[in-house]
Amino acid sequence: MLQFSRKVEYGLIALKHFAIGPRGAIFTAKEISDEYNIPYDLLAKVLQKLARAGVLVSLHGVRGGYTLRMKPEEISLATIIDIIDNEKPLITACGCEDTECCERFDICTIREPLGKIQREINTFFQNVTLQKIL
Amino acid sequence: MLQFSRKVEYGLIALKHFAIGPRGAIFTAKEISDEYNIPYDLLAKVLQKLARAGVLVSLHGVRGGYTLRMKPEEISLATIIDIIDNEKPLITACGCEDTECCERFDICTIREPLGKIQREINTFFQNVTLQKIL
DNA sequence: CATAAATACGACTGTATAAGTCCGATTTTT
DNA sequence: AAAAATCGGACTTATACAGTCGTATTTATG
Ligand code: SF4
Ligand code: SF4
Repeated sequence: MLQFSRKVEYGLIALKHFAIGPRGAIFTAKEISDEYNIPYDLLAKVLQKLARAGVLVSLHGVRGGYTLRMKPEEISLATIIDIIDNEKPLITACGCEDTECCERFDICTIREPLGKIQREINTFFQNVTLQKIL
Repeated sequence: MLQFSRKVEYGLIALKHFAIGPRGAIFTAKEISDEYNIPYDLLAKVLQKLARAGVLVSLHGVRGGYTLRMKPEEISLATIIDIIDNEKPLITACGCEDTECCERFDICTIREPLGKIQREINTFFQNVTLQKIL
């Protein structure tokens, strides 16, 4: 169905929670997982990735949690997908560079045209910011 | 990675083969599977679906095969995905209609905004015709 | 300084879906 | 009659995703 992974959805829900909350507010993974009925362990990992990538700030220890580092209008959907799923939001063509990845590589007639579509979608996702999802 | 299924890729490769070949030319599933190194059984099913949906014409028996029924400029990527994967090319939001499908349905804060994105992508795919992939 | 509350992170398991295979039936030309 | 093709259901396998678990680390607070 060409849909986002749950991790990305969880990340978006969390990021939106930060974005619509008081500026600079701190929320823990548990609070968010409770509020939105998201598996705690899974959400925790997602938030960790976002923190490592600099989208969130993580605060260790008691009364710790996460808070938004980047501004909602600076965070693109493309970036979020890249961080959480470790990959560019390719919609179409393969990321193949050689016949190692796909035995059809040499004779494939759709790689180039799909690549063009891919770039267009990519641009689209880069222009969809968290701000626009609020 | 939000990529197309292999079936869709196979379908596209085959459709492009018809589109760039002589007008009205007949090709068998075997010919195409050989030429592009695609598993025969799998490709056969894809072509069958495209035939059932009216994109191709199927000709039974000896010297049979498939030929293009619709014009390349009339076949959209959205249609192809719909036919082959039995679903709309949703890129984003859930197809959920109720809490049956997702326990977060009531409290989900991203369903609406993602739905908007979904419609934009859908429109985009509707405007990408086979003609544009040649 | 002990405890509790939180993040951090790797390893593991389970599950759903996609990919691929196989078998037999039907159609049609020669 | 035989061969070449589509048709279609059932089946198996492979892979990626979702989710779980255990343990270590950090830090505020009484
Ligand atoms: S078939 Fe073409 S587009 Fe698909 S993975 Fe292979 S080379 Fe890439
Ligand atoms: S979390 Fe929201 S968008 Fe995702 S499946 Fe559930 S209701 Fe749909």
